[in-house]
This record gives sequence, structure tokens and C-alpha cells, in this order.
Amino acid sequence: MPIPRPELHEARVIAHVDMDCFYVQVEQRKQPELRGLPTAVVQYNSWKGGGLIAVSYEARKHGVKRSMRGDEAKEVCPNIQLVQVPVAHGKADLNSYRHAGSEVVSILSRKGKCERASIDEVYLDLTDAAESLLSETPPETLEDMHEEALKSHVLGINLEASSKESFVKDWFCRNDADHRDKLLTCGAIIVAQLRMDVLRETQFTCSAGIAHNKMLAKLASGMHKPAQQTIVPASSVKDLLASLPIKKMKQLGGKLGTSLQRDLGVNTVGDLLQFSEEKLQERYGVNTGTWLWNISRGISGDEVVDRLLPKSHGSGKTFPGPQALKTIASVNHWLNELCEELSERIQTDLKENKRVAHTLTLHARAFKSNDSESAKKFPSKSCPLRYGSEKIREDALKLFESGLRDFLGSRVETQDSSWGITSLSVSASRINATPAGTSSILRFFQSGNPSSSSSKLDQFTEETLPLSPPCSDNHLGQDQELHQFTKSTFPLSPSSSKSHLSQDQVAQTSQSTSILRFFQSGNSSSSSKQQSDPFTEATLPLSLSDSGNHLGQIQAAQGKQSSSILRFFQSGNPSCSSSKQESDQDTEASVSLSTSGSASHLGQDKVEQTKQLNSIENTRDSLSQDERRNQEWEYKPEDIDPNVIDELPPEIQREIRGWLRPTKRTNTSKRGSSIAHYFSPIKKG
DNA sequence: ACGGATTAAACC
DNA sequence: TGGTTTAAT
Repeated sequence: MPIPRPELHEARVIAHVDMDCFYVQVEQRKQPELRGLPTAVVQYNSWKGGGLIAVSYEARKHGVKRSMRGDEAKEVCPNIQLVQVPVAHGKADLNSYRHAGSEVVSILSRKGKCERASIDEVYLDLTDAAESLLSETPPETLEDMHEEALKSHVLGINLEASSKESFVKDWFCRNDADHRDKLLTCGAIIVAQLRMDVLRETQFTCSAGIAHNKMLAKLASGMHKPAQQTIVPASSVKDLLASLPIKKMKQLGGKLGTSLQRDLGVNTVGDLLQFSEEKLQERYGVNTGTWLWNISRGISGDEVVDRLLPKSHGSGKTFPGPQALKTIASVNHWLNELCEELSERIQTDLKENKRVAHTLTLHARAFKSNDSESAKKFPSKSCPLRYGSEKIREDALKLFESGLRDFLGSRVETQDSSWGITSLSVSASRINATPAGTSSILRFFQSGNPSSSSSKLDQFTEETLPLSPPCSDNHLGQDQELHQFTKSTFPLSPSSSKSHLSQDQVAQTSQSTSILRFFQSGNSSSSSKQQSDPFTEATLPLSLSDSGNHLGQIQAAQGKQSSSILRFFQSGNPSCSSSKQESDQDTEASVSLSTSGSASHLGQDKVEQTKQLNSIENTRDSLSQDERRNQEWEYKPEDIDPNVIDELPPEIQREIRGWLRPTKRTNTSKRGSSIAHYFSPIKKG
């Protein structure tokens, strides 16, 4: 019995799809009269015409480049059309581009595993689709090959002939083709179709690379732009890399690439071949060394991860030079703007994708004018994320103050204006999908608890948050709705009149809220009630409040049943019952329970997220443990405190434990791992 | 101290 | 783990 050759069985078909000057295309779709004209997208038009962040290909011909100023662009290309990025919260607002990006993702994810790599790029694993196509209708039998597929570039075969297309067709359809080449051909046909779908459905063009791994696909997608695709057959990899400047390689555009050039005299990827793996390891560490050795041979085992949504959200702004923020008041103002945007975005994420963010992080850059050693960096700070824009603001300000104290080194004069903030950002990370659909745990909380009446809940919610700031006037329509939701979600606060978050508070908040968030968001998707907007109207099964002067009402509002629920949460969670003084009381006093909104209200405009969520349910029942482990990052065991689970009824325990994966975190880093899956285009002995 | 605003991931 | 650094777009 001959052992099957691994290359044949493990040859993957990977595509990288890259939108052409994406922001420009988005603006041109909005203003079709700009189509065909040299166009660029700028932000902050006030200073020197603003900074360019996207440039159309017409404008590039005139020498306009990214990172030029609007004024410079006008000089080299006088009739360039400059479009400003929308502004909201006093800063650039990229939401329209994000939305356009997700339109594209929803189309590109139709044919296989799809990984959103950035706002305008995806990787696709088309192996299965290509194999199916090959076995059902192999290229050589195809009568009418799509024009777009025939326009593919194939590295290594065409020689700039005018009759290129016939060469490509011959290459596609030749009978003696390598199996892997046939797979790539099928991949190219599929990608061509996807690109046409994207164009038809969104009016956007894109370019693509088709190869056996991500690295090569990414390389290829940039080789013929715009609106073209490039195939990298295994046989052409060696020549391709031999002359490829090292800095063109992803991950080598920065310091590592520079070090390779300067320290090893490596100028092309091919130059790397002469170094042994050990040599590279000793200079750059095992992982990086092995990784370098591999990429120089076109080997890259990175898999396409099925992920259509971003892993974090951030909102930030720079305050260059004279604009640096020098008072707490001004920092507070901008923090509020940034937090407002962030809050809206995680709220939208929760509503549309049923995802919950767990960590709030503040980043800043700062200088000290008087201090001699001003080289110190402003430290990042993070804490558990509490939903609701005013909570976020409050926490972000505390994080900032804490960071500023560290930055200034325990000296007191914080309004000394001896410091300045040159950039500020807040971000939300550790975003977990919540289990969608009906499950016993959700049924348990809904049917088992009579105190869960939504009308009562709304009232409760409104009364609980009298301190919310007035809606800003420019919020209308949908924003209004969002704001309401914001106010009513997770109003947990560590009752902090203290000047900073202590470690204890942080830890406590983290543990005690995670379970609540879990149930809250899961619950909200599981009822079958018909409501116009279940999310805004009844979304508060469990809430904690810090509003001291409403304590009486809150206690009155919660029934007996809810207090028993409360007890087992608290007893199950050590950090809840431990040495908390005032915050402990707040916590105890304000938990209540409610029913949820409707189960199946997913907006139909969000096909991609639906697909992602559905895949969770499907895999739960049909996949093996191992397969689950790979996909089940969605379930995030961190959402559930193990101690709490013990207190739950047995059938609920079973269900929850089914979601939990064993603590993973193997020490295999991306680099140097999963050698078995490496595609090896270069024959060895 | 203008290449801005975001994202991701390795590393320690 | 949180926080820092690197890198890409």
C-alpha cells in the first residue's frame, strides 16, 4: 500500500482578495460623477489640504501618492478630486467604509472559509470548492470559460504575449497539468466568479491572488492591480522569490527586514536560502528563524481562519504639536467623544452580531516638557468593559488618570501643564459571540423566573439611570434608538467615587459581570415574542446598578425569585462575596432578572454575520470535540465563571460544559507551527 | 512634533 | 495576564 504523497492531499487553494483603492471606490459609488476622474480621499482638510489616505489609479498615474498632503496632490495633479472623510465626534468617521467592507465580505464568504484580514482584504480557503469543481467539471471540459478567469495572470507562463488569453486558456485546459495546477485553475475560476459577483452587487472592483498558501496569495494579489487576478503555480515560486526584495514580504517591511539587509546582507527572499535554519534561529530566535527559513522556500502553514468580523474596535485621535492636550478637562472632552463612538460601535456589534466585548483599553502618547528624561512612554491601561457610554467614559477617564500618574512618576502636579497628550485612543477587545438560538439555559431563565416582565424592566431601567447625560442634538433616528439601548444595557458599576480603579475592583468587576453578560446577551436572542424591536425594548435580564439614591426602588422592583438567583450567583462567585465594602452592597442590592426579546430578529441585511452565527449552532451538534475546539472560540469559557456553574441545575451544567473547551494555549506560536500542513513547492532530494 | 486611524499579533 | 512593540493598511 503506497503512502499517499502529502503534497497531493494537502495542497490547498488559497486566495487573497484586495479591494482597489477602497475608500475612493466607496466615495465614487456615493458620487458617481467622480468615477473615472483622478480622485483621492483626505481627512482633516484644514491643514495643507488634509492627508491622503486613498488614491485612485487615475491619480496615481499623475504621481499622486498616499501620505501626500492635499495641497501637494493638487500640485502634481491639478484636477484631482479630493473627497473628505466624514467627521463625527470631532474625528474621522470610518463607518461607511467599514460597512462597505462588510458588504464585500458577505459576498466573498460564499464559497469557502473566509478570513477578514482588514477593512478591505480577505483570505479565502477555496480548497474544497476547487476540488469539487475539479471532480465535477474539470477545466478541460469547460466549453465557455469565463472571460474574467481567462484574464488571469499566471506567473511563470505568459511572456507578455499579445495572445496572452489563449496561453492562459491552454494552461488552464492542458491535460498534462499537475494536480495542484488544476486545483489552482479551479480556484481562479471561482475567484473570478466571486469578483464578478462583488462588482455586480457592490460596484466595487478588487484584485486577487490565487496560490497554495496565504503568503503567496497575498504576494500575488498585489502584482496586477487594479481589477485583475494572478495565479502562482508551484513551479514558479522559486523564481518568484529569488528576485523578490526582502522588504516586499509581509512582516518584513519593518525592522526585521532592515536587520536582514543590514546584518545578513539579505536583499531578496532568495538570498535567505543560503542560511541554515539553525543560523537564522540563533540570530532571530527559534520561531522567527524557522519562519524565515520556511518563507524563503515559499512555505507557509498559516491557515485561513473563518472569521468575518473584527476582533476589536477602537476609536482614537492624534493631537499633533501645538494641538497637544494639556489639561485634564480637554482630555476629558476628547475621551468623551472617543468613548461615545466606541460605545456606539460595540452597541451595534452587540445588536447586529450578538457579540460582547470584555476589555476596555486606553492608549495615549504623551510628552513631558520640563522633565529631563522625557523618553518615557505613556502606559496603556485596561479594565473590564462595562456597557453604556457613560460607564465607558467614566472608566476611560480613570484609566487615563492612572496612566498619567504612572507617566508622571507619582509627582502630584497634574495640572502643571508640564505634560501634553499627542494621541488618545480607546478600544474594546476580547469580543465573544454569545450562543444564539434556543437552549435550555435560556429557557430556564425565561420560564423559571416570573419577575422577568419586560415592561417592568423598562421602567426599572429608566429609573435606574437618571444621571445619564442628555442626548447630543445631532443624534437622531437610529442613533436615538441606539442611545436608549446604551443606557439600558449592563448598568453595572463598581460604585466608584474613588479616584482610581483598584486591582480588587478590577478583578471583582471582571468576574461578577462576565456571567451576567453571558446570560444577558444570550437570553436576549432566545424568546419567541413578537416585538418591534426586542433589543431596545426588553434587554435587561440581569442588571446591576450603582445608583445609590435609587436603591429603594431597585430593591422593590426585584422579586423573590430574583433574589434566589442572586444568591447562587454570589455564593458561586468568590469575588462577589469577598471583602468589598460599598460596592459589595450595590452589587447585592441591584441584581434582577427579566425575559428577553425575540429570537429570530436578525436583520436580513447582515447575511454574513448570520452565517457566522449559524455556523456555531451547526458545528455544536455535528462536529467532533477537536473540531469544536477549533471553532469554538465563539463560546469563550471565560464568559462563565466555573464556580458559578457548579451552582446551576445539572442539565444546565451539562449544557454549559458542552460549550467550554479545555484550557488550550499550547506553546505553538504561529511561526514554526503546523509543519505538517506546509506546502512545499520545492522538491527536496 | 504630522503618515491618521485602525487592526492584529508576537513578545515578555 | 496586561502591557509593549511591531507591522500592515
